[in-house]
Amino acid sequence: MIRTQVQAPPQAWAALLRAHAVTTRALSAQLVADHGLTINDLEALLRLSHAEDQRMRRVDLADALLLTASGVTRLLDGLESAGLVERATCASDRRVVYAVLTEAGRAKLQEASESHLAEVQALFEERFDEDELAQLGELLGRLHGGDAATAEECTP
Amino acid sequence: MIRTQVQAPPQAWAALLRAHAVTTRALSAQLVADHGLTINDLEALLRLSHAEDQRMRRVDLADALLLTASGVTRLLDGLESAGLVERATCASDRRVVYAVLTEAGRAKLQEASESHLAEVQALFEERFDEDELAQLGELLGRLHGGDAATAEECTP
DNA sequence: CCGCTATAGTTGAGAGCGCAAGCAGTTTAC
DNA sequence: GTAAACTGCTTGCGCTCTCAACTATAGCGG
Repeated sequence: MIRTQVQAPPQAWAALLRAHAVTTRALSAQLVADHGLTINDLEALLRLSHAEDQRMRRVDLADALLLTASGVTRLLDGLESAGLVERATCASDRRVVYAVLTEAGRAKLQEASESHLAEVQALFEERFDEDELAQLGELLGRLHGGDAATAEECTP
Repeated sequence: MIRTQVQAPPQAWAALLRAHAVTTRALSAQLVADHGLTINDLEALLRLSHAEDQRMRRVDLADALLLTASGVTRLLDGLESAGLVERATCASDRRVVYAVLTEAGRAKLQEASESHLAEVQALFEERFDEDELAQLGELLGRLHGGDAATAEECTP
């Protein structure tokens, strides 16, 4: 019998997969249970809150969240029906639909962020010191080519 | 109006999410297109190939792949109907069902590993030198508590 | 002005996976 | 020896997300 020996892929790749699975599972479950938001929901609210006028085009949001256009549509469907986000059209380009953070959305974000941030920090700062944290961020950051996403503005 | 300022979560966490999304997307799509296997399919075959007698209990496989029991059931459903894996029962404990790598499974693994490994390596070794790679692996490895999964044996 | 191509967004089908519930079979406690 | 608790596995349902197909603008070259 031929012993076909196949090596394991680089340890870093396996570690990345595992790290993502483990941390996401832990953090996401908590977030859903406590506030009824997924990680991406929260990320979306967060992005919107930082955006000018608290609104973004759906395409830009998709870019930011690493989702496809359809993914964003569905995600916003949820946030919209929960009243956390509203749609707004753009006068100068009738194709675009903005997602706008509502007052309720801001409140929800505020509330959910607190506990979520605490958990994220617990998870990370318990295991890494400041230098390591920075280094980890830097290394992981290299994995996607230097794509600087500049959000488009719809000048009215 | 109250400007509710919410900080972004630690950069490392965001970077981890993005890194996973980006790399997985790239590698997985290729893998599916070329060989009809998902990352987890491949990982499962790989684990089995390294296991004693090329077989594992489903529970242990779930553990190794960071899936739930039901996830493994479905995953193996696929591999089974593709003929890459077979089931075998355990004489001493009739609850357990083994997943056994078939000859076809070994061949498939061999074939798929080659291109997949090449891609993984391209992705990583293009961006990191050896030290960084090791460090990345070490850091990410810390994210799941020291759970040493020892695969159970079913002594016949 | 009329196609042509590119872009923003939506929708239907389907994959992958977790959760909760359920069923065998095994172990423990009395 | 039997009831209670536990374990391995499967199944129904729901969620998120992608892909492919489609609509509606926008902007260009002739």
